[in-house]
Amino acid sequence: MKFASSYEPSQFEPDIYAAWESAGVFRPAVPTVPVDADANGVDDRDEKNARIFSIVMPPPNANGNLHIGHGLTIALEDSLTRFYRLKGYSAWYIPGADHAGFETWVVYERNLEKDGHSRFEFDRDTLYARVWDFVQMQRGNMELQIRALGASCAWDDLTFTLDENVVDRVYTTFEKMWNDGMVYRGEKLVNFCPKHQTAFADIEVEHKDEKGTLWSIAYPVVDGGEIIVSTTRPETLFGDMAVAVNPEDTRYKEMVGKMVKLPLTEREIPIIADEHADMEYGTGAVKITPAHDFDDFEVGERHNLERLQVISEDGKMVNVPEKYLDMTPAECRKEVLKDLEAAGALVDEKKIVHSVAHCYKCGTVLEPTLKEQWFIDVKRLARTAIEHLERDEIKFYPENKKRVLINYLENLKDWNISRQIPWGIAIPMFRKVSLEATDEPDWIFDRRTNLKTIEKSGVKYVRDEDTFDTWFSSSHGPIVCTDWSEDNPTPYYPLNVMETGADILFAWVARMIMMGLYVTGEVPFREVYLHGLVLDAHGQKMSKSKGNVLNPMELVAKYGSDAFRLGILRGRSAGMNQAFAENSVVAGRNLCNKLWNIARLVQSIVDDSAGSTDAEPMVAEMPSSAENGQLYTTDNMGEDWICREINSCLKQVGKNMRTYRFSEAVEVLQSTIWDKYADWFLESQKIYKNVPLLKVTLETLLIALHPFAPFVTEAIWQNLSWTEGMIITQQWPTWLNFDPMTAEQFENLRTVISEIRGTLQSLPGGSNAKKYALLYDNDSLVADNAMLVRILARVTEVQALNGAPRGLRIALPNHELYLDVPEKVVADYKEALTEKILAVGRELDGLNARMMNPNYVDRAPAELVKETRDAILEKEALIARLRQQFEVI
RNA sequence: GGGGAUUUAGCUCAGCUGGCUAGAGCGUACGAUUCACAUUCGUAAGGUCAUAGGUUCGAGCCCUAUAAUCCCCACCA
Repeated sequence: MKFASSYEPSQFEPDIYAAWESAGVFRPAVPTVPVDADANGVDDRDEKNARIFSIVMPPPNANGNLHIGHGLTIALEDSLTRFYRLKGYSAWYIPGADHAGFETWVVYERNLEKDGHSRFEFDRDTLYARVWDFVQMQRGNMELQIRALGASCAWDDLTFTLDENVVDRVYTTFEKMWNDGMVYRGEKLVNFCPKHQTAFADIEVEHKDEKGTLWSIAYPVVDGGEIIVSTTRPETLFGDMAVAVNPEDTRYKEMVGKMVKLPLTEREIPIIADEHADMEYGTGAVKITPAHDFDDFEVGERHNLERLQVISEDGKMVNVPEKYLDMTPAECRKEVLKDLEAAGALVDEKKIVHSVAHCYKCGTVLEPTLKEQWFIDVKRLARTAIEHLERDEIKFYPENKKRVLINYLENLKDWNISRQIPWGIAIPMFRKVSLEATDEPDWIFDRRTNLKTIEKSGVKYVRDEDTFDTWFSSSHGPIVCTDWSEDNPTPYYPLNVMETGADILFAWVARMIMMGLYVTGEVPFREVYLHGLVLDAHGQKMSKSKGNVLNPMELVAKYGSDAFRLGILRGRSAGMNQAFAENSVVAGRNLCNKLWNIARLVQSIVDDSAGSTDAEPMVAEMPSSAENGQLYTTDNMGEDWICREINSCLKQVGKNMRTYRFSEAVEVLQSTIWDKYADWFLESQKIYKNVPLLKVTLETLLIALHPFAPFVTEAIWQNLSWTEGMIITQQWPTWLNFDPMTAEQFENLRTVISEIRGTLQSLPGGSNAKKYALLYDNDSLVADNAMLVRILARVTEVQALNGAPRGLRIALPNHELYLDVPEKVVADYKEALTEKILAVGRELDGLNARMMNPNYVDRAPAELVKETRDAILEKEALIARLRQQFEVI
């Protein structure tokens, strides 16, 4: 016996994955080389019209471990890939690894600090080299975890986001943008993390509500009086360039245009009218510090105010009176408040809650800082993207995310792509340093970022030290992963589908669409499937601090990869944040074990039949394959029925996969395999053995489940005596032939058996119930299947009723069936019988009420009305018979 | 302030084009042990589909309003 009595995933999974990988089955059937590799104008590929399925793995952080979200991503993407591969598509699942600029940098810098070092001890190139080594060391780990999850991705084509072709492509795009005038260098206020010494894009900022204080400070007006301003940041007052009031504000109308004296200094600044000042808030007058506040920056632009920086990048006070120089902003605040109070200028303070921008990695409060950075003018990109989205060129799952995305694109502001960290793709821009070359532009584009300084036409240039925002390069994902190029496009671009987390719709999906359109003129993918967050069992976000984090690798080790995949797909739908608990993985594990034992039983029947008859070797030689129409005949009604149910299952799985309803695909497979195949068909096959059909149906179910549970299905496939090759490369099953009338009869038989079981169970002394016989009168269905009924319903005998009805009548319409129980038991059953009669009566009333409504009869479809009418007749007959029995008792 | 969701069994969720008695997994109760599987088998209980109106022969589904919960963006001197 090759099959152990339970399935042990760990005995099979590593070997199976290794076998797949070495057989090269993850590579797409149609070569991914360019359409015309030898450039002779002829399509080189064999199967031009082959159906293509391409999908890119959102590249996990190369230095990290996979978390539960990666587990979900891979379960979703790999089941799609395997499904389309089985369907005969040339399926290309392209893996990736992300250099994860800032994320990785933070980890690396933390390690440096632990060892007592600082980034400032090294130059940028040294740092880059050190991080490179660090990442290479870590990377294998992440890739092993992806393998453990069963991802059937083409490892040879893995794209690391610092690979040469990626950098090349990013530079090409950047150059194009530079030439198109979409890139500009601007001094703007950026979100700056004083700890990490880098700026962020708006999207990377995390806003948190915090308690703070709102101080009211009196600014003396030069020709008498004072104006009270409110601020949460008194230390920035040295950078104030104006005091603003609302133009509609009658309280301050006369003061507009006058000058005030900035407290603690000798400087005078004007009172200006600007809508930014909210009449309802504080005193209605607000100090304007263009160099340290985003709104004030804009006010300053409208009124041509100077920008005076008073906090330096390294967090020291600058351009302030001697006394405050070099203080940290916090120290300075204390001092300023003390001095204002002494001067009698501190009028009021109150506690407020306001939202404060934090670094999403270290939690440090971000300092709005004036910096020269590279910006991308996104208006054109966003507008083009919106046009294509509105033309429905990309289908979204869930649908509503398209509207959300358009709404975001409509309000998108220019994108800061400069990062002041060494780990990343160097920005290919060089600044002129030869002062005498006045005619030359200040900045030039050049790809030679391996050099710090270059010379061009005798002019010296030095490289900008900054690196690109990671999203700038990762927005090229679909292009670089498929090796798309201008002169040799690939049929794998656009991707069939982009699957990723709903949380990076803006950061990544939006940018891929903009970039894809800008570079290729085509949307980068036809469909987008967005998954939500995986929450803990109570619907809470998983976090280290809460201690509710589930590690996918631990679950895989404990229950197997398939169990994890089945478990995490269950109960999940597009875009929703949904709970996940270990017990769903347990359910997945149980299904795997069930399938294993199903195979074990089928194999034992096959083995037995091979040993006992001469004709069997012929059966054993029959090829197992798609042309199964000729391989079997159906000899009893359960066989027609299971064919019908399996066909219906295949149909639903196909439909669910095309509409990304993974959970429902798994559900229908589970109920077909377990509730139908095992509980009814296999039970009936313990009596009637149809070996060719057993083989075909088992193969069909194995293939259909393979996308979701790749390991156990392959393990079984390898263990069965008659199957050949690998299941991963089989063809999706074709329809099974069956007789629909016979199949429906078996459905009736199931109803009969279930009702008998239910009646037996409700009898007093349930464990004794199996002592009774079943009597039938004029019931060919039961008569013809007497043996099956006896075994499945667990009655002692199934006999024709001779003479007058006796025993307990089974409450089924159109069947005259009795349990041969003693009078006493029938009497005990009286109460239950009353209940049954009442229940049927209620159903009948409902149906009658419907028929009494003339509008229903007139307007509802005729078919529906007929069904109702038939149901009434059935129920009436049933009630009559039950009443009759009641009378007898 | 702008945008997007959610509310169905004890829990987590399905329910697609409005149509028969609203489903699943887990949990619960009762029963079952040689003969593929106790990671099992059988049976059952459990629902005012958030609330109130409306449309319709018919509403969990469509429309209007209300309530609660959540997410994103912007703002918060």
